[in-house]
Amino acid sequence: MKNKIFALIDCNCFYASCEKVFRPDLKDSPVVVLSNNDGCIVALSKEAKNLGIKRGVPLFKSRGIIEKHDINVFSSNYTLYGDISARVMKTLTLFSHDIEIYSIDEAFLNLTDFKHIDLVKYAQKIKETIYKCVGIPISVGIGETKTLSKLANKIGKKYNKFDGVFNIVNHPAKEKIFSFFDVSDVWGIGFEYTKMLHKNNINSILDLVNADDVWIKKKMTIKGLYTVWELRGDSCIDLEKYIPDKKNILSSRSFGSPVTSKKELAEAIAYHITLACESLREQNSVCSFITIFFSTNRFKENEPQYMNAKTMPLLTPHAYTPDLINTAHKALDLIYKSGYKFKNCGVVLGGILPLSHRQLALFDDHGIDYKKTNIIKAIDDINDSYGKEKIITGAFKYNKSWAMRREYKSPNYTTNWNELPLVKA
DNA sequence: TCTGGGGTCCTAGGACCC
DNA sequence: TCTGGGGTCCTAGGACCC
Repeated sequence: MKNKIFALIDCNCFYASCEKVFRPDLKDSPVVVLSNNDGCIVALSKEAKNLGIKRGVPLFKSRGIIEKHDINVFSSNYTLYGDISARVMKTLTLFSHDIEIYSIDEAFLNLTDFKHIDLVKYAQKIKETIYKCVGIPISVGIGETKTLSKLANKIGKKYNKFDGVFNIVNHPAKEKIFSFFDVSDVWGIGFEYTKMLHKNNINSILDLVNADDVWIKKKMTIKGLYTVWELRGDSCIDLEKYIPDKKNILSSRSFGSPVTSKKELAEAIAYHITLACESLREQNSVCSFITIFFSTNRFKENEPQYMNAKTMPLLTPHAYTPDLINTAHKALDLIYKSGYKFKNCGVVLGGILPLSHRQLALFDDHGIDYKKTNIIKAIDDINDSYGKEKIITGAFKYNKSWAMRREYKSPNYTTNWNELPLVKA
């Protein structure tokens, strides 16, 4: 399809920007945000980037530079980021109802209907509005396809003179731009494909655009071919306007400190089942099998290593937390070995289908167990209204010995009455 | 001492069926 | 005992994304 226009809106350094919204004192200060368990640096403000800090590096390796420059460190606060993200997305719908929320900090807008107005001005208006209403800086890239809008966004962000907005639609210097950027800058070309393309002397985006279709399909599957077509201006990847149901739901986490007993591991697994089940019921689905897994710390080469996983089928697909915990604990009995220091564990709910589609087992005379359905619905309602984990199963405790570290967490400014920001006038 | 978590899609190959 | 083609379903592995 030709003649479409897409915009990709991307929140700049999203997590770090969220931490700054209610901390005006940090406006021009370096900020970094850590992964779960305060492990790695996953987001940095531009001031932190300028100091040479890198994304993905473990916190302990950056300690020196953090202390030297007095950098502000935050544990990740997904409650806050999720709420601010929702505000950004809602504000974006003022500018086009044709929107795909692509991730927590990105959205595609279909701007085809706006092709006769000054798109750069329109994008600047979007940017100003989001900053004014939500306090988050964004960049906007505009292109004939989603892939091109991603590239345009990267360009707008990279060069200060564009002020975060770049339009590549019918750009007179498109070929020059393509020859300037590397294939790795393209959405959909990751580390492995970059290596492969470079080896075959395809280095710039221009080389890729001029590559042979049959060869691309053979080497990079149909998806790679779509990427190339999109770079040529032919839109193959459409907006996904509704959020599809998840096909797998995973909950896993590293432990705050090593776990050495089966009891603790069983508690942690019960906790993950609880989380995963909540999100399963949220989409009105049931699962047909569950997988549990755990492992020791692979970075500790001198300690004994053991990792294992076990999948258990369910006779009748369901989403009832206590029964799933029982099944998970049976799986644990089958593969647990003592004498190890475990570092993480998790569960996957698979074979997910809508509640309405579930097949009952041949001899399952109850079909739907209304008592269980009502109990779990009541628990969900209470937890929704009064806050997470107000009612939990006895299979894990409130004071989780294995819980993750979050030493530097900011308040939930926007979602908890007790943590509202204070303004002194 | 300290190294994230949560997803999707595509393809090849094997098992099985008619 | 050996032979053929066509199809589906499932799974593992590999790639990608944020």
